[in-house]
Amino acid sequence: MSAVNDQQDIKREKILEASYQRFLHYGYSKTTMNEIAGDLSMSKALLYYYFPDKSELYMAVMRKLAGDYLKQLEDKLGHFTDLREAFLFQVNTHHEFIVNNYNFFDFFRLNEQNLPDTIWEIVGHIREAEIKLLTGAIQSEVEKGNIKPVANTIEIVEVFLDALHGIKVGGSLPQKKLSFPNKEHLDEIHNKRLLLIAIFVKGLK
Amino acid sequence: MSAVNDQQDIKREKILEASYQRFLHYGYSKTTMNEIAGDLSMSKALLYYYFPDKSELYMAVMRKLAGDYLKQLEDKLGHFTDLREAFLFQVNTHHEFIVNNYNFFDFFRLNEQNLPDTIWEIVGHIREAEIKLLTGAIQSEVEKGNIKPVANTIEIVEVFLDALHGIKVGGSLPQKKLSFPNKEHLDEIHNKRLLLIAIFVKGLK
DNA sequence: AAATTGATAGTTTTGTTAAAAAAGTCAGGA
DNA sequence: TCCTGACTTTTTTAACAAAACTATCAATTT
Repeated sequence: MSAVNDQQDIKREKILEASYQRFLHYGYSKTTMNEIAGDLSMSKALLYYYFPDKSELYMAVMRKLAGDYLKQLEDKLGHFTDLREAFLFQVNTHHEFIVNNYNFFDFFRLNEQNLPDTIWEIVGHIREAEIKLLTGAIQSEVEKGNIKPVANTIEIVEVFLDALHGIKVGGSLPQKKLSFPNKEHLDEIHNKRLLLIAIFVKGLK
Repeated sequence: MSAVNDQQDIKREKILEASYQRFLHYGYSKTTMNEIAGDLSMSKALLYYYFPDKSELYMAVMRKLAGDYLKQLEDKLGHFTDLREAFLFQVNTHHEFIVNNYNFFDFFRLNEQNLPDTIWEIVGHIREAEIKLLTGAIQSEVEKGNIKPVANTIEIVEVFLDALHGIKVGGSLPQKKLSFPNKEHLDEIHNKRLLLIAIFVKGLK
């Protein structure tokens, strides 16, 4: 019985992997069930044997991706020597996650306004983990006596996360929405984030 | 000659006012030149006598709005007693500006990715004025010996403004990164910005 | 000449509908 | 239980006509 389920799980994984490649390369709407089935040399009907429909398949892939990301965060949880280190880790890991899977998220851009609840659920988990990581780091500093205790740690972390993500390139000229930052911009952003961290952490003490 | 131009200017103003009301109430795309002309009891063709086309008309209104906003900032320039006051004034004025003209900016939401250069030009002016106001406030505090400069003042202000713009809605649940904030969320965002100010200003001292 | 308009040309948006493509189902076979 | 080909239903696409809107201009008034 468990051998059977193992086989099923293996095939499920194969399907998830093939789907991920398609979604990543072509996006949700430009990927057909026939194509995924073709990549795996199986019939389309078999896909529907393993997954109820296309969007459920997509969300299963999404869940897997989110799981990997969460694992990265949780492995590091509580292993920081100071606040700056924690914040930098969070920002870099998040950025990497977004950039590496950029095309995968076209589903988000497409449905923009009303995404399925399952998506929000996953996003909620991610956000929770991020907040947990950073509040943990702050609390740790509080216990060490490096900063004074604050009441609304979560709110502070949320503001901090938002602020970090708001940092963009290009001094007085407004931000270009969809263009990826190139190397010189990455350094500029990095330096500005360091400055924000310095000021913000000082403001917490 | 100047009497003639006065008359023209008055009529231009009338057109700008009527256009502003339409744009504010219905947005750019749901406003027609016929409707504006109708409000003013003039022919549509006359609008084209005063303004080259619809988008130029819109941008003329925009320029006027930006001018009012800039004037508010400049009137207060150098009249602050402390840093927090200056930052609060900036954020509150900006918030009021956005809230009061929220529907007017649907043009931005519509064209999101590629806006005309003229728009960027106006936004650039606003950004410049904001930076001028806040750098002035910081310099003033530095001269009074109330704070010690941690870095280039302009850089600090840019980071602050970026951080402000990064503030988004959505506690632990939805994180609509890609969509424009909608009206109900503006107050929540405003509150989070106030928190950011509190911490940021403290971090500068 | 400057200001104004009705008529009209040119362009974009909005249905409408038929064909194509894709999602999703099912009876039945290994 | 796993799998498929054939089938049905839903969604997307394409083509095109009608409507709405922008923009122009010769003609008229002030």
